[in-house]
Amino acid sequence: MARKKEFDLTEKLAKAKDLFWEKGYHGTSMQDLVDTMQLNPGSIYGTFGDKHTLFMEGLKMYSSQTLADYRAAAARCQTPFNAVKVIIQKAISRSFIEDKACMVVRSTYELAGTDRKAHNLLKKQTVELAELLEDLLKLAQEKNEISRDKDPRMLAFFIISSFAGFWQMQLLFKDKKMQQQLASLLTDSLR
Amino acid sequence: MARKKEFDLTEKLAKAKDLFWEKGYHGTSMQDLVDTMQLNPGSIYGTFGDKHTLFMEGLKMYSSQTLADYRAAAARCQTPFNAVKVIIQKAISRSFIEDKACMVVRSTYELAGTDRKAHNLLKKQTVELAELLEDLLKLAQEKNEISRDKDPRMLAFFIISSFAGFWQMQLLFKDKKMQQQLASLLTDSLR
DNA sequence: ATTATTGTTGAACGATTATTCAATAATTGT
DNA sequence: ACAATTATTGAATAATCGTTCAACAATAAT
Repeated sequence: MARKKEFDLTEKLAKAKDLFWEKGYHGTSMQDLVDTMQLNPGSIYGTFGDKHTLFMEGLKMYSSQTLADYRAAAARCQTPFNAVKVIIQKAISRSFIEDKACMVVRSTYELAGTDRKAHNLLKKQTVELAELLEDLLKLAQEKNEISRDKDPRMLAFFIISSFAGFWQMQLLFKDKKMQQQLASLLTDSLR
Repeated sequence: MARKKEFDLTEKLAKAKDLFWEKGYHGTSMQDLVDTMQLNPGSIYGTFGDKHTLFMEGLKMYSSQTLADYRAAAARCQTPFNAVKVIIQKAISRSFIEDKACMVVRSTYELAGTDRKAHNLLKKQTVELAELLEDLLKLAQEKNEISRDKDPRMLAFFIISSFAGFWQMQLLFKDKKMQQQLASLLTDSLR
């Protein structure tokens, strides 16, 4: 016995996510959100809670979508090392398609030092991606695609930490050739 | 025929720089600056201009100090490749001493996409560090410390882009052992 | 049809934002 | 000593911040 919501909750959250992604947490105002979500303040607060809660939900949506994307790309590959290389390519191509750096890294640099809740979520998401890569690298070692004398867990973190640099270079130079050369330096270093 | 400034301009700018470094551009308010610089709004505007100008000056100070630091560390080294390794170590140790990620990368992620002036400065600073590393890597190749079949310019950018990842990991995990392992993966990949 | 419940609206809230400015103080050449 | 110039002070500005809320609208069980 109540009124129905007039909007698609997921669609509105996606809009908020994209805005936070583009402008950062401190860089987006409630008014910005009202404008781009096309929802009144009351509806936003009634549905998603305050700005910080909304941001966290947006970040969760981004993270799970991104991870699912990487997983899907990996699943289409013949060999585990190929899957790793495809994920690296995806990390680079994403930033050209969207013309934005990864929201997880962006938020880490903005909030990890001061926002405990954000810190925890960002850590969790980063570890999850690391585990995906670690599993693939382990398989690649078992199949002798890459050398066995490097710790796959550490290689996974090395790849992820390279991503942060690729996106930084993307923000500064937008140079496709450079990105490809950096990627090939990275993949070579995994062998 | 005029009144003297009652404060040390450089010292106050350093305080502003540290605050921006810690909280980011959007995360620090003019009131924050008034508090930590211990200067009235009028004095800040009269001396440094508006918030954005002050930020840019702070970023310049940070960049030149950092670069000078790297140069000095490199100068104390016996061989060019040793200098590269020392710079990598310095990049890591700095983040433990200061418990903050590099202000250049932080600002790149926060502002490079939206702030043209900041973008230009950040690009310039990044290129300057790349050139320092490139010179050292060229020398290292000439002295046969490292292989000659990799482009030293691209290796330089690969190192810098690795830094962004190291600092991201630092923000999330603060794990000295991990940082050392990542650093050794990086140095190995340069050979 | 009534009632209870929830959603929507948009104005209004107090707090904070970056910035300005009139009043006052200190300096230096004359 | 005086005049000219610049610095300091801190209150005041208008705009924007995140958030709340009272009025109204829609739904569904009774």
